[in-house]
Amino acid sequence: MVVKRRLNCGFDFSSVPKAPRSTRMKVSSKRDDVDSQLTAFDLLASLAGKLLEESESSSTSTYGDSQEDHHLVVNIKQENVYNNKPCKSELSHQGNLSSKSPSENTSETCLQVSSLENDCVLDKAPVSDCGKIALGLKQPLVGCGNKNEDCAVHVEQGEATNGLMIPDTISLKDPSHESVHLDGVLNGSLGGYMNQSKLVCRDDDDENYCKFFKFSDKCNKSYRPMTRVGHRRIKKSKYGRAFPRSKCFEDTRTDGCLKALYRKRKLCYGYNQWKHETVHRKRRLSDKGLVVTSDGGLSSESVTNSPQKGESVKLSIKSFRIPELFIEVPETATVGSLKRTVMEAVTALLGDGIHIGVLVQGKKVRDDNNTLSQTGLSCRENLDNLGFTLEPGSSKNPVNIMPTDSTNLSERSAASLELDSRIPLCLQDADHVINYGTCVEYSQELVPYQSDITADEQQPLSSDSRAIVPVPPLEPEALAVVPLSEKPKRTELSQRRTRRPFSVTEVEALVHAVEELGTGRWRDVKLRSFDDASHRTYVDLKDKWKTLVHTASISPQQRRGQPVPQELLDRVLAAHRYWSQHQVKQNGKLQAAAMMVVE
DNA sequence: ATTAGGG
DNA sequence: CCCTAAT
Repeated sequence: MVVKRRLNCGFDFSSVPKAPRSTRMKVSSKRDDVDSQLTAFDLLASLAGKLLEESESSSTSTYGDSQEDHHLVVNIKQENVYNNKPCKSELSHQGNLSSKSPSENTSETCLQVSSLENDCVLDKAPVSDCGKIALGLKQPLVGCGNKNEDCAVHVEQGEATNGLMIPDTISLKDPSHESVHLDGVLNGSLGGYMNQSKLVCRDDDDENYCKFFKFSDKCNKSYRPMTRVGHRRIKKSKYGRAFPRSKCFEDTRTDGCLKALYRKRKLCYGYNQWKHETVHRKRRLSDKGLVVTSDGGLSSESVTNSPQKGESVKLSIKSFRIPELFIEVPETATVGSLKRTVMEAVTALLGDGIHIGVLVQGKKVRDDNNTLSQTGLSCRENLDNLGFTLEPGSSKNPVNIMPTDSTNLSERSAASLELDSRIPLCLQDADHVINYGTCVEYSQELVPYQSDITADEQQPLSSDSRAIVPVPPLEPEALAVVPLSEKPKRTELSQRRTRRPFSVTEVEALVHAVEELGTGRWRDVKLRSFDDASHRTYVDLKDKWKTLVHTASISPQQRRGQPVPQELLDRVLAAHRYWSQHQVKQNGKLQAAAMMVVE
C-alpha cells in the first residue's frame, strides 16, 4: 500500500524517489561555474599550483626529528601594499629578523613573517624570468632560533604571466557584464536546471557566500542533479571543508609516497581541478577585455583595441602579498617542510574563494557600477592610485579588525584568518604592461615575534599602514593554520571554520526544503537547496534546523542574532511538528509491523 | 558517507 | 560549529 504523504505545500512526497543511498547519484556542483571571481581564482589557482608543485617536489624532506618540539611560529602578515616603489632586487628587501628576547627561553621561537616592501621586485624583468618559485632562507631555518637575521621567505611565482587590461568603460563588477561572463559557464553546466527556478543570491558586497539553487515548488520529480562531466568545478571537498581535518596532513615520511599525498591534497584543496581546468581552458571574453589564457593567468592579448568610448586602462597586476597567516613549525623543520607549510597555509586561505576589491588611493571603491573613468581611473597617471585586493570569499566586509587586546583569542584567530587576510595586488606602471607582462610574486619578510611589544608600537593593520603588527602572545596553536609538528596536536589539525550566519534567504530555503523532505534527510536537503553552497554541509543544515526550532520555541525577546521572520519560524515549528509526528507514526507502523511479524 | 545528538 | 557514536 502506498501511503501518500502530503504537506500543506501540496507536494506529493510519494513522487519523490528515494533510492537506496548506495545508488544515489553523486552530484557535481555547479556552483563554480557561476563564480564571477573566475579570474581571480584562476590567478590564484595558478599560483597555488606552483606552490603545490614546488612543495611536492621538495616534500621528501622530513619534519623535525628532534624530540623537543621547538617551534617557529611564523606569522606572515599583510601590510601596506599599495605603493609601487621600485626596487632593485628582492634580496635587498629581506626583512629584519631580530631575536626574541633571550630571557624568554621557551621552546617557542616566534617569528613574524611580514611582507617585503611592496615593491615590484620583478620590475622590468622579462616575463620569462619571472618564474621560479623559490623559498629562500639565507640561513637554515633551524639556525634561526635566536639569530634570525636575514631569514626571509620568498615564494616566487613562476610561469604564469598575469596581465589584466580593463577598458575603462567597463565597470569592474557591473552585473550586466558579469552576466556575460557567467553565461558561458551557466549554459554549459546547468543544462537541465535552466528551466527551474534558480536562486543565486550572490551579493557583491555582503553575504555573498549564499549561493544555491532553489527549485520550484513543483518539486521536480527528478530533482537530484545529474552528474555532469567536464564543467568547471572547484570544490574543496564534498563537505566544503578546506581541511578535512586529520586527513590532510598525514605524515609523508613513512612511505614517502608522494602520489598518495598528492591525492590527498587534491582532495583537500581541490587544486587539481583548478589547474587542470585552467590549463586546458582558453576562454575568451573578448568583448569584455578579459582573456583567460591557457596558463590560467590573465593576459592582455587580444584586448588591445580600445573600446569606442574613452581610452583603455591598461593594468598589470604585478605582485600581491600573502595576508597574515600563522604557521607553527618546529625549529628542526626542514626548509622543505616550511615550504610545504607556507603552501598549505596559503592554499587554505585561498581555498574558500576570494573576492576582488578595488582600491583607489587606498580606499575601497564600493560602487561597482561606476566606470573606471568615473572613478577617476581613466588617466594613466592615476593608475598609481589603483589597487586590487584579493579578499577571502567569506569576508563580508574586509575591514581590519585586528584587535589590540587579546581578550578573545579564539575570535581573534578567526578574524585574523578570515577578515584580515586580504591579499592586495600591486599594479605596475602601465608603461610596462606590454613589454613585460605581469609577474605575480609572493614575498614576505621575517620580522621578529615580540610578545613584549609596547603599546604604542602596536599599530592597527591597515591598508595605509606599513606597520608591522606585532603578534599578541597568543597560544600558538590558536592561530596555527598548518600543522607541522611531528606529533600534530589536535588543535593544530583543526582550524575551526568561521561562523557564517545563515541569511534569511538561506533559512527560507532550508525551511522550504525541510517542509518537503522532512527532518531526517539532510543530505537531500543539502543536495536540493544548498548544493552550490559548498560551505554548508548537511550537518550545518541539520544544526541550523536545530537552532531554528529552538529559536522558534523561545520568546522573541530571547532571540539573538539576525532576526528570522516570524513567518519562517512559524513554518519551522509547523514542519518540525509535522515531521516529528510523522516519524512517530512511521515508527509506530514499524513497531506494529514488527509486532505482527512476531505474532 | 549519513544521521542523530550532545558539547 | 565541533565531535562522536551509530548506522
